[in-house]
Amino acid sequence: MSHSDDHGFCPVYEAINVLQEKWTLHIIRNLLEGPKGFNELSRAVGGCNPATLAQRVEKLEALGIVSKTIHSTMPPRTSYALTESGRALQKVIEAIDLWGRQYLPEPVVG
Amino acid sequence: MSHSDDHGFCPVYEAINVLQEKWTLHIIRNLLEGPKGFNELSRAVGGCNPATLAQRVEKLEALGIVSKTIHSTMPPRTSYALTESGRALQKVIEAIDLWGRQYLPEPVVG
DNA sequence: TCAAATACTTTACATTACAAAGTGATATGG
DNA sequence: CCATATCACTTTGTAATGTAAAGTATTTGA
Repeated sequence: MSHSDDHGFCPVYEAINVLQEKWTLHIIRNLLEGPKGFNELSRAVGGCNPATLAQRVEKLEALGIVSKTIHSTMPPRTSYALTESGRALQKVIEAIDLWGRQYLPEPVVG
Repeated sequence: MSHSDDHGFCPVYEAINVLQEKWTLHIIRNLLEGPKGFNELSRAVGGCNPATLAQRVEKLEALGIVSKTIHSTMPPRTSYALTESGRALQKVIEAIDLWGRQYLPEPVVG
C-alpha cells in the first residue's frame, strides 16, 4: 500500500500484510501438522467460521502457500496442504511460539 | 493443543492472536528502528488511520510490548518505544522478512 | 498573523467477520 | 429403512472492526 507506493515493492511489508490477516497464521500452523479436509481444518483452527475459512484458503492458494486437492466431488472430499512456500513459514511459527512462551505468561485464573 | 477452549492456555495460539491484528506487526517492525512519536509512527507504518493506531498502541502497551512516554502535554509530545518483550519480536520480524524475500517475488508491473 | 505540526478524538460510513441455517449426496446407526 | 451425521462449502442478515475526514488546544516557524 503506502510503503509500496512510497518506496516500491517491499517484501517484508507485503509479507506482513499477508500474515496479519485474521486466521491465516492459525491455518498455516495447523497445516504444518499435515494435510487436512475443510471441516477438519476448521475444527483444528477453532472459532473461524466457514465463510471466512473458505475465503482464507482460497487466498492462500492463490498466493501459492496452500494447495487444494479434490479427491471426489460426491461425496465431497478435499484436502488442503502446505506448499514449499507454506512449509517455509514454519520458521515464522517457531519464532512466534518461542516468543509466546517467553513473554505471554498464563493469565492468573481467579 | 490448538485453542484455549479445548486445552486451556496455549502460548502459540495466544501469540498468534496478538500478532494477527491489523497493523500490529507493522507497528512493531517500525519501532524496532527506535522510538517514535505518534504521527512519526503513523507515517512510518503508512496507511493506518489515527483511530486504529491509537487503539493498537494502547493494546500493545497493555500487553507490555510497547511503552509510552509523555514528554509534554502542551504542546503534545509523546514517544513510543519497544519494551524487552517487544524487542524480542525482532526474531519474528526477521523470519517474516526472510520468508518474504524468498517466496514473495515482486509482481510484474504491466 | 497565518499555516503547519503535535497527539489524538469524534463522527459517520465502509469493509470485514460473524452465527445460523441451508445445499445435495452418501455413509452410518438403530 | 429411515432418521441422522458428515462432507465441503454457500447464503443471509447482523455485529464488529477499520476508514476517511474533520476537529481540539497549543506552540513553532515564516
